[in-house]
Amino acid sequence: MEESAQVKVNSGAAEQLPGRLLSRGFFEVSPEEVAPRLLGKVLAHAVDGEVLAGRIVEVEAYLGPHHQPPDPAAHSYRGATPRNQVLFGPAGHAYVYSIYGRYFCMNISCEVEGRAGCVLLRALEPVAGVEQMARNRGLPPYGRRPVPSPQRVKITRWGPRVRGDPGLAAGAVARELTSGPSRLCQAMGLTRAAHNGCDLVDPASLLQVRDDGYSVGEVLVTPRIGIHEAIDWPLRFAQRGNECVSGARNQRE
DNA sequence: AGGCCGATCCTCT
DNA sequence: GAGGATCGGCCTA
Repeated sequence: MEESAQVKVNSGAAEQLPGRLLSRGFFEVSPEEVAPRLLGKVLAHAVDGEVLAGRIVEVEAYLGPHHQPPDPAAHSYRGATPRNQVLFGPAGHAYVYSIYGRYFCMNISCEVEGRAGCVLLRALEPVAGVEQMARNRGLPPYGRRPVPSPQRVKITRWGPRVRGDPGLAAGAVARELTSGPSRLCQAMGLTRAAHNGCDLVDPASLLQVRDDGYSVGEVLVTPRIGIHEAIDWPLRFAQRGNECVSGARNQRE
């Protein structure tokens, strides 16, 4: 076992989290099944006495090497390595890896222990801790970046807020906070060092996936983004029409 | 020991 | 729409 971040709740932070924790069994099946069911669930991170949370609106499934045919785009394709070993462990754990030297992406492990497979989180709709997310992303009014203005759509529709959450920071836009696999990690404050291996269905965990009863409407199914193998497999799932889904061009069927 | 490259993001044209 | 940043991990020799 290499590093396995087990950050535990030491305050009453977990009690503030919306909804209920998912069960391990939810994740102990094929990523193809888990991915669409994950839409609408809430990723919640208790950090520095505050809760950052976002509703999952876009995901991709990556299949384990036991699958026929095997998925050449998956990190688990060539078997377990120090980097990807979380994928071969028990379901419901965070697999956080670094990419391009500067970013992180977060997946959730699926299948029973011994079998790999995961769901990549590609976009969230901010639900709580939005001002801190803006700071984490270096966006106005906290950052210095001048505000250019490609199509900025203010989010007007919010999910349940955590008590005391001030809402979206003026100048920042929900899309820019969590619309993209690395953007959402940055906004949520997720890193490989701190969160790889974190158990997302442990009530004592600082990082959890929860169900607050929200149900997504129509689900958009498309090929996965940014890969070079198995480019036409329909394993990307998104909430149709949600402004926080990444890339306007990616909204097509 | 060295080379290659990525499940990305941002900026500029 | 294209290219650069930037580095850990994995593969080959």
